[in-house]
Amino acid sequence: MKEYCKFESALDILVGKWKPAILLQLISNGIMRFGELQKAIPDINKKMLTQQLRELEHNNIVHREVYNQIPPKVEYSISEYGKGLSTVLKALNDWGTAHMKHMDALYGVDRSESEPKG
Amino acid sequence: MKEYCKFESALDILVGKWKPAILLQLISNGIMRFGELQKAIPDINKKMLTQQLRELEHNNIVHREVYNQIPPKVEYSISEYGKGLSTVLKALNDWGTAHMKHMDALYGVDRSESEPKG
DNA sequence: CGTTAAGGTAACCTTTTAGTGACTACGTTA
DNA sequence: TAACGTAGTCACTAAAAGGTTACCTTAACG
Repeated sequence: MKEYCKFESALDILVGKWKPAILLQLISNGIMRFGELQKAIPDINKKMLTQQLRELEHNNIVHREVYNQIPPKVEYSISEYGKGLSTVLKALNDWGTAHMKHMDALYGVDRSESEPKG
Repeated sequence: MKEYCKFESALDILVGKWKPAILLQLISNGIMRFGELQKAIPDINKKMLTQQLRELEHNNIVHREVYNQIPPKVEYSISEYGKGLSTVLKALNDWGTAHMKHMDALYGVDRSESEPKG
């Protein structure tokens, strides 16, 4: 039963308020510029976008391509290595979809209001 | 490519500093009392243990069985529904294990020191 | 000479999470 | 009568995560 002992390290690279949104954008759209990501994720600000992208880059999930020109141009995309996440994301997504239904059945449609936090 | 859009909701129920540890204990050991969990996870405190267990219970992942006796006895276990998480946890674990090796290869063994955060 | 463009960074502030220590209930044992 | 044991809660503090605003760079455009 000790076969799950490393799942925390996978979780680590996925947590962060905006990482799911960023990954979704890059998976859906392929190569995107900084500004495009910013427009696609309306409530994010530059600092957070930069920060989350840097973390994903550090984990080798996204690739950052800098064009040395003025004004600057920087492109982001899912790296080859990062594409290996798709299995995990799929598993999470499938379970998550089912779980939302399960929660609806238990508590009714308004899930977010009934969660105990803090 | 929109097949990943719900993975965030799965992530939500897994995040929390102590949830991986708690799930691991309950998966490995089956039924456990509050005090046993506390001993098994040395650095957790009662408040956090209670809180994280309550969240897992709310999401129907763990079952809480109260015995009406003095001193109190409360047992926790993974619910039948919660066992459905195993596929996800396995996927996360497998990827996480590989990712740790990948990071070692990129940055050397001392991963934790080289992560950019904040 | 002033403005715009893109992709940031630095200093600072707010909100959310996590952690601490004291306290409670109540039947049993010493 | 006092202390023990279990499973908590409460009020409070500390730390981490997230957010805001101002500012930087440098070429080109008017």
